[in-house]
Amino acid sequence: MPEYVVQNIIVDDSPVCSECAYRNLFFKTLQDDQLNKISLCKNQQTFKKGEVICKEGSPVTSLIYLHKGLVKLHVNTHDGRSQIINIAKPFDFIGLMSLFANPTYKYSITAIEPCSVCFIDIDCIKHNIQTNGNFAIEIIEKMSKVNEDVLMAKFDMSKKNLRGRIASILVYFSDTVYNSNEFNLPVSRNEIAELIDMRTENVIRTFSEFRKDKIIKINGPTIEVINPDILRTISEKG
Amino acid sequence: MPEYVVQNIIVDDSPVCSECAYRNLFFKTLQDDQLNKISLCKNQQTFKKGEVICKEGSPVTSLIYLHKGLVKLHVNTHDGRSQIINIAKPFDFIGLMSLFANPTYKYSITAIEPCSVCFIDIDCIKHNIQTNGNFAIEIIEKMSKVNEDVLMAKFDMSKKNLRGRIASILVYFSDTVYNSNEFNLPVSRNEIAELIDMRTENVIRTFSEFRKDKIIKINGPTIEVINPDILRTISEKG
DNA sequence: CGCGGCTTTGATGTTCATCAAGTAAAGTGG
DNA sequence: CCACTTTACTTGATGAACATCAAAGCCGCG
Repeated sequence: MPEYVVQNIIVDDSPVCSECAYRNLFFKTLQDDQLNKISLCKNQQTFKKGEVICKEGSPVTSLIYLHKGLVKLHVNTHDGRSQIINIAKPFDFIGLMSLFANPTYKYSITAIEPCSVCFIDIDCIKHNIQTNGNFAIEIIEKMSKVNEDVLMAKFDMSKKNLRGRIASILVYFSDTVYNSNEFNLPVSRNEIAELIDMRTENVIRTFSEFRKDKIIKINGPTIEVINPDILRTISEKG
Repeated sequence: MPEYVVQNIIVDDSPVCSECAYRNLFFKTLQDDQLNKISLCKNQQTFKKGEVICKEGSPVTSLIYLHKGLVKLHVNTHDGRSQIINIAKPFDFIGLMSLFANPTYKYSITAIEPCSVCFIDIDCIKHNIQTNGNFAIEIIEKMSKVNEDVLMAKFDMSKKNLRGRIASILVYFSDTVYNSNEFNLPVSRNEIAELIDMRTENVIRTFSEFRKDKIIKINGPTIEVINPDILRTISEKG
């Protein structure tokens, strides 16, 4: 299985902030001494698949970012069901979306693969925003981007039919997350259903159709995309 | 017809920034002299119904906010159709959403009622963010809130059926926008369809059903909500 | 007056949800 | 390690909700 590749930077496990791959993407306006101060109020943890990283309704005390792994952002609906807002990979700034909007999280974050996560105290971040104008701009730009991406993804999804939605999820995993035509599906059929706003049975049916149409192969948890071009076409036209 | 009422502040037409109702909601961390500098790089304009305030794809040069009137944020789909992201009223910070995310607008903004709009040069705003930490925090919080509201609105809408969607739109106009059970519908049936992601015919059908069920009265462009309680129930349960 | 756009209603078709029932896989406790 | 339970997956049949197609009425405007 391939490693995560994000913008050609291989994600490492360095515990030192100043050497963290995030630095160049997010904290580049901070000097070493400022970064070291942030180091002091950060807290790095690992999570197993299925473990809850933060829970809907709990107080927002940290800027969370995903160092390594894969997570889902999800909300529970009134009728006991779950709805997945987004599946996020490293560098997706998972906690940024409602960091400053609310005192409590509007959604839960759960690991769907083993994760390494950094929590940085929110007051520490706020202090840096207030005292470092460039950092403020950087945060704002990142936040805007994250929000817009999520919104546009939802928008695009709502325009597609069942086949188009399934295809776009498969393209997402193969192109954006794993960068490979063969990968272990990290989510259940039911979770895919929650993500694309359809029912489990129809997710399965469409998988079977794609298999019969020789677009994908399914070997237990492994998906192999045989015909990426058709998949992309279905994803776009569907 | 009622005036716009937003958080009990009647929107006036004052051209002086320091007396603008927005000041207390948004620019309260700015001193008079800072605000006066902003005054110098602002530009207030009026738009008639149907006029385009900003166009998808054009460069983002200003923070746009709606002083008076009603606008729609919309995108054009590949197949020539239009999709409405949001209908915004004064104080909704219409241009904030993708202000810092992109060099060009991802959506168009069009007046659906006569509007008074303020454009503030983006470099001017950026300068204030960089030099005034509290202003930076204020902008960030506002942005988060706007984004979250739009996202949650879309989320809630996607869970409702046809009747629920129509009901929620009517509740939105009567409770949030016009604060009255009687109002002139500022959008066509087709525009409502674009907003709730259904077809024009079904919007009309549902309007007719609500009329037959004595929930609303329709007199030309005027809608009167006869039974607000049932409407709210349909909006929530649908 | 008549043209074009918006609205309305009815008939028909598609897509997807729901229900049902059965199989495979993965834990669980003796 | 094996019976037992549970959870995920799979397939088919049926129905409901909404889209699409068609046709006609209304209304403002040149």
